Amino acid sequence: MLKPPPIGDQELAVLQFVTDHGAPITVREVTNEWGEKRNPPLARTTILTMMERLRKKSLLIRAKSPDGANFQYSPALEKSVLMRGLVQDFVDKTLGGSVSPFVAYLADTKDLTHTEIDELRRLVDNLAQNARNFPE
Amino acid sequence: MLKPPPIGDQELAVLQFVTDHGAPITVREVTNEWGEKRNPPLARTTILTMMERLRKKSLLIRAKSPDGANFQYSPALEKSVLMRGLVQDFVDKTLGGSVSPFVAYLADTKDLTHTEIDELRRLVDNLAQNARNFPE
DNA sequence: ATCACTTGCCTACAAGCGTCGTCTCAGGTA
DNA sequence: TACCTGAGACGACGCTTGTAGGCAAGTGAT
Repeated sequence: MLKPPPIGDQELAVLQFVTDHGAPITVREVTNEWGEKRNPPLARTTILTMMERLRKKSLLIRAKSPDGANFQYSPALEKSVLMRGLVQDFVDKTLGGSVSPFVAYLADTKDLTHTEIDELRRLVDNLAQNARNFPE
Repeated sequence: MLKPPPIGDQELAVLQFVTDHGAPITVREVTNEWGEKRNPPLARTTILTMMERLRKKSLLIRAKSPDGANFQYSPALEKSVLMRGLVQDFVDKTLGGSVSPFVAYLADTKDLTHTEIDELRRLVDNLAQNARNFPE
C-alpha cells in the first residue's frame, strides 16, 4: 500500500466542507458558502486550485452538472472512512501508534463537557463489546 | 496568544526523539542514535538544520556542553505539555473541536488490544471522576 | 606550526501548500 | 454579429519543509 499524499490544512478544510455538504457542489458554491465568509476571504480560483489538487489526490471526484455547464464535486470517500484515515495517521505519526496517550493527555485538559465524557464512556463500552465479539 | 508555528513530520520525529531521550543531547548523538538508523539515513547537517529550526520555534533549547566544545539540546517543553498541544491542535483543526469523533472512528478500527481498551476505560473513569470534582 | 577532524553556520534546492492573476473558450445577449 | 460573462486551465510567486554540501573556526595530536 502506497503512502497517502499529505493534505494541507486548508485543503482539509475544503474537503471537510464538501464532505459535510452532503450533495455534489460546485466551485462557485464552495466559494460563496465557505470561501468568502472566511478571514481573509478566498478567491474563487484559490478554491478551484485546492479542489483540483484534492482531486489529484483522489479525495474528490467531479462530474458535469446536469445542464453540462460546469463541474460538481463530491467526496471520493465516505466521511467515516476519511476521518478514520486522518485519525489513524495522527495516531501513527504523532502518538507512536498507541491511543492511550491521547486520552491520557486529554485527561489533563479539563475542558471536556459531561456530555462528551458520557459519550466517551459509551464508546469505550462499545469498544469492549466489539472486542469480546472478536477475540484474538 | 499567537498561533504556534506548525511542525513538520520529520521535525516532530526529531523533537520526539530528543524529548524521549531524557538528557541533553548533541547533534552528533541524535545523528548516530537516530538519524543513521533511518531509511534513508539522514546527514548530520540535516539533523542540525532541523534542530535549529525547532529552536527557532522555541521547542528546543541548547547550551554549551560542559567542556565547551559543542551544544547540547534539550526540549523546551515537558513531554506532557508538548503532547497535549499536539493533541489539542489535532482535535481543533481536524476534528472540529470535539473529541467524540476520535473514539467513534477509532471504534471502527478493531486493532485495539484488550489492554488498551482497559486502559481507555480506566482513563475515562478517571476523567469522569475529575469532572465530578469540578462541576461547572 | 601543521594536519586531520569536528562543529556550527550559511546557502541551496526541490516539493508541497496557500493564494491568485490571466487566458481561453463556450454560451447567452443586445 | 460583436460582446460580455462565468467557468475551467495554466502558470506563478512566496513560504515552509526535507535534505544536504561547502566552508570557516576551533581542537587535539604530531
